Amino acid sequence: MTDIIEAYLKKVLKQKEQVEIRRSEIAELFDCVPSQINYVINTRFTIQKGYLVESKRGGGGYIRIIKVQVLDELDMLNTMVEIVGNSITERDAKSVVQRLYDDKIITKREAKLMIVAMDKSLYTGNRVTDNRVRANLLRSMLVNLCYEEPNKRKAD
Amino acid sequence: MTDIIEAYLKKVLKQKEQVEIRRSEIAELFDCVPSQINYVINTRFTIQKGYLVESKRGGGGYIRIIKVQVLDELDMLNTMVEIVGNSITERDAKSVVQRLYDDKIITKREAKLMIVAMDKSLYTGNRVTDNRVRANLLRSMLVNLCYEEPNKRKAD
DNA sequence: ATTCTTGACTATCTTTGACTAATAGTAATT
DNA sequence: AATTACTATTAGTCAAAGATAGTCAAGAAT
Repeated sequence: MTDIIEAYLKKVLKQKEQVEIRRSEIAELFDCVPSQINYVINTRFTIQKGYLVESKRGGGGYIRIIKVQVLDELDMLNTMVEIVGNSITERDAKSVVQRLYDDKIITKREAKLMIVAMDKSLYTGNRVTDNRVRANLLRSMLVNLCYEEPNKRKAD
Repeated sequence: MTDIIEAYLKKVLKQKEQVEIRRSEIAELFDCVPSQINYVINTRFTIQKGYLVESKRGGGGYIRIIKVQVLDELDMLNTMVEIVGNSITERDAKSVVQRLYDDKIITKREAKLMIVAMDKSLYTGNRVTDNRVRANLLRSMLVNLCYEEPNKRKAD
């Protein structure tokens, strides 16, 4: 169900760069409880994945999902560094890398190298420590990409 | 039983590049406990044998087995994985990466990504812990370089 | 000795619904 | 006209229950 709603919203977002819904309408359309919509938004339309969400309650309330626009490669990388901050979960870190790949800032091989490095099982086992170390790693790699020549490889 | 399940999955993989199952369904189909499926996967569909496994838990969960192409550099990379072992210093780690680059197994960008990730300053500050985490990271990255996924043909 | 089978326990993701919070509309009061 | 109080209409939060898959170690089979 989550996947279906996600796909629906993404489909709309492919054509318009933002989508505005009424929570109860979408819930009815897919025959689920309204809070399911919040779940989809909280797990699939995060800032790490490049989305902003605004909403208003009460009469005429709405939920608006906006696809974040970035200027260029450098802007994207800087934005990502901010999002990473000094602590990040495995899931969010992987979302960030995936987004770089989707936007063709890194190659598939680079993305895979970075993604495996985000895996929880590689670290100390202390959640707080691990999230900090992961953020350090990811930030360093992102900053490093800022100084590199862009890829001039064939598309993959 | 293990052999039967292995044969079943391989038969499917002969026609498709990947197979996606629901663990409980297959367990029921062959009348075994669900964890048997994990055993089959862990012993028969390893990365060394050319298979990549992805999974998701919870509602709508799945296990996906993907056939991958093992690259020529496999031996070289396996040797390096052994050299890394379960603990490695920053200096030795960087040498390993440098060697990969000299041997043209990785690009310059990839090398730099890996090198920055080996830096002592990113870790916990505890030498023993750091060397272990660094080894974990480097090993995972090396293993990751051993194979290549087939081109996906999936509309999204 | 090694490989396989089993199941108890754990981890993660999704679904649901009761309760809470915010906003707009409306009617009564000043 | 402005304010207040109440009601209706949304959306948000959170925790429990449900649905999967993963791990691990003991025991069985080879």
